[in-house]
Amino acid sequence: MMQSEFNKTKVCIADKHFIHRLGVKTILSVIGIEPDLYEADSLETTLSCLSEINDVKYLIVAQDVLHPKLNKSLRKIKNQNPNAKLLVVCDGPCQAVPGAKLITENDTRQEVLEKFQNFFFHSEPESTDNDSALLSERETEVLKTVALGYSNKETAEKLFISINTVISHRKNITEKLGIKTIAGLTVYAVMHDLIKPEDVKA
Amino acid sequence: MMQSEFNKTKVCIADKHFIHRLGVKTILSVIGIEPDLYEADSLETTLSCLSEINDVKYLIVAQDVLHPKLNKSLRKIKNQNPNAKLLVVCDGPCQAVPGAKLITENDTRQEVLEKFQNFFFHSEPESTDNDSALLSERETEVLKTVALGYSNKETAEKLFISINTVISHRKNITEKLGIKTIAGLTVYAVMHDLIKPEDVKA
DNA sequence: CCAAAAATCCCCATTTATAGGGATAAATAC
DNA sequence: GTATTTATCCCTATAAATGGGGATTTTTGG
Repeated sequence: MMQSEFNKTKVCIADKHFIHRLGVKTILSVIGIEPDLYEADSLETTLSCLSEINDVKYLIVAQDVLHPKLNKSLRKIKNQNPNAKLLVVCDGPCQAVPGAKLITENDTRQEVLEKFQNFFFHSEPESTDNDSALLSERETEVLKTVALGYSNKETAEKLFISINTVISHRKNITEKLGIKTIAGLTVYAVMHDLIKPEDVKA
Repeated sequence: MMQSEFNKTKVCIADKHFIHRLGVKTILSVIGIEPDLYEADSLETTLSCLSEINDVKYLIVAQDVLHPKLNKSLRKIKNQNPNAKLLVVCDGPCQAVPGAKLITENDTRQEVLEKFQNFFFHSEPESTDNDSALLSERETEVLKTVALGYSNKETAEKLFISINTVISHRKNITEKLGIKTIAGLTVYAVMHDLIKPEDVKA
């Protein structure tokens, strides 16, 4: 059968949850693919899997394996395996991932199967996006501190500058990023791996 | 075989994600159970499933289907089906659920299979544990709106209440959660799947 | 039915944040 | 070597958040 080409192909499934990996594996057998299968249950095992095993062509990864270092991790993975195809299975809050196909929790059985088939049997090049680091070093420091939940005053004390300076930096940050809410800055900082969510002040 | 007793038993799988339901179904067949199977992909369909179909004995539910009304929903389910057994499959940050077995993303294949077997073949009463100070429905709404980057005033307008009420709710939220910064509330809301990070106001 | 919890609203005072408008010294870029 | 960005600081005024004290009505549980 046509799918036999996949019988030597290396596929890695990265999901912390055994049940979820099992679901993916079942789908693979449903659409008639029996590849060399590798499983990873963390970002670390995923990366070591990719580095130890050559030519992993298909990577099916749960977003929570990547989160919160999503973008950085994807860059790593893309660097290590430039020709790997990426399928991201989102659970709950998800964001589009450059150069990857997305399956969300809202996809029906039909949609999921179609996306899996497309993933394996079609190969359109994905778009690469613009990753801009437009903040200055000091602005980044201020952003980080504010996103961690510190007030302007506290940020000033932490960075040994006047509160006026903090406010100035924040004006620039707001203008450059187009983000004016603290909630938005926090999400931005977490998503860009500037802060760890568990470090955010209560 | 011994499992044949389950061939008439009614089991409901509630998970938004088709892949996850598929994983659960595969496990059932692995441990040799072929029950009357019902699937639900939301809290609503779960509840209607339970009310329309009598004697659903086993309910396997993803935590995200319940959240954020977790405890309330569980109470509802327990009320409607007092003798139903509950297996909660957590994904990501999870909290203990009174009267239910828990499967977490850290469980290995072995542990998952054992827990499923225990779930179906043994019936110890579950321990009820400390009900961590959870937020009321309205408080959750306020938390979500604030975490999305809306000011108290905007939140009041969105929820059709006075700003004083918003402030009152926020006081309760701060007290219950021990989180006083907007950054912290945002992280909490994202981590508990109350909001999607991409929805946070810039 | 009664007690507790939840949801709604109000006042006051203080602290922070935001939105304008600026300025100056030092480093970077072209 | 001049132009630009960066980092620092200041002022004013308004808007918003916080912390403290309340109150009332409705819902919910036992």
